[in-house]
Amino acid sequence: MLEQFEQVGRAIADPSRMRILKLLEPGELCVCQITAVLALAPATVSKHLSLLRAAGLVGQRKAGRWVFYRLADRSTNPYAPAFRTLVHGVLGDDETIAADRQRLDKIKEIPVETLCAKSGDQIQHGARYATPTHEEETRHADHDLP
Amino acid sequence: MLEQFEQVGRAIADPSRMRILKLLEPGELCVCQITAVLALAPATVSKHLSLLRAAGLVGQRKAGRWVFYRLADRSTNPYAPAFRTLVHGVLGDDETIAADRQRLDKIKEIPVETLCAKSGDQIQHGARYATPTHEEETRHADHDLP
DNA sequence: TCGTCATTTCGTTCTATGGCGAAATATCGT
DNA sequence: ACGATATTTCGCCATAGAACGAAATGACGA
Repeated sequence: MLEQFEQVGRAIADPSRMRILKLLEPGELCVCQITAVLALAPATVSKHLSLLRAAGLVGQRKAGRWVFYRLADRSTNPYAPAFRTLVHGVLGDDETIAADRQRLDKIKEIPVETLCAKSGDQIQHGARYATPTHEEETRHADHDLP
Repeated sequence: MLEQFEQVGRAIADPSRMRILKLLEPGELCVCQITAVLALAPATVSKHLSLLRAAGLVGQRKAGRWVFYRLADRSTNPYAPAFRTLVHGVLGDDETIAADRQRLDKIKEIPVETLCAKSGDQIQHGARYATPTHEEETRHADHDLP
């Protein structure tokens, strides 16, 4: 149990991961969108996301080529809910978080297909990203690493 | 602000420090008592304690040769209270924590003067540790490292 | 004043972690 | 089937952190 607590604790004790969690509050995001906001390498973001997922803080939905992450509703880790509540109630007025949100608003105007390859230079208006074709909840039963 | 949050987050994201925090719930403890329960080197425990103090999670009271630590009531770090609440509500039934508490009960029977040098071999009964002579709240104004 | 002893600080070692680029994986469009 | 592309995995580097022993600090008692 201490280990599980520690796992969630370490998950939130990193600025990049906190930025991701706060970024996801309004709703799910594609990996490339998160990558664009944080301005980190895709590999780095992916690693953070899988860590957050292992800690039970976020969930995953695969839609074709893209993977959407969202704040977890339920999780295997018994301590995740308490941390999610704590995180939700905090840092609403942090400047980094605020700046991320503004950048996200800009990025949401770009359709997902356009976003990734161009690494977020251009901004188009009024566009909506495509509704994914086959939604499927990605389960991943237990996963404390070997 | 994100940094302050991270500071408290990292502080609790370590098993030794969580054990210390849970150990302090019934009341203040001398460093040597904590050391005896955790079975770690004094230097290690001291470092953990100063980290917890810097994060605003515990407070200090010097009584002669000894230093007593307790859960902080107020703190400079705005995120400490939320984390304290979270920590308090959790791990009450963890086996490590429970074992620590049992060991603590044994150790509390040893007067503080007897405890440290003997590294906790012997157990005496009915003893209370001495009431410290001059109580003084140890302030330590600001302390994000230089 | 001097030794003793609790605590802290310093320096070192080892492991864990964040970051990246490159290669692997999976999926879509043609 | 093939190429393009989003994501993940792998291998690597640099830094942070947990642990210890030894030395420094501070306080008590003789």
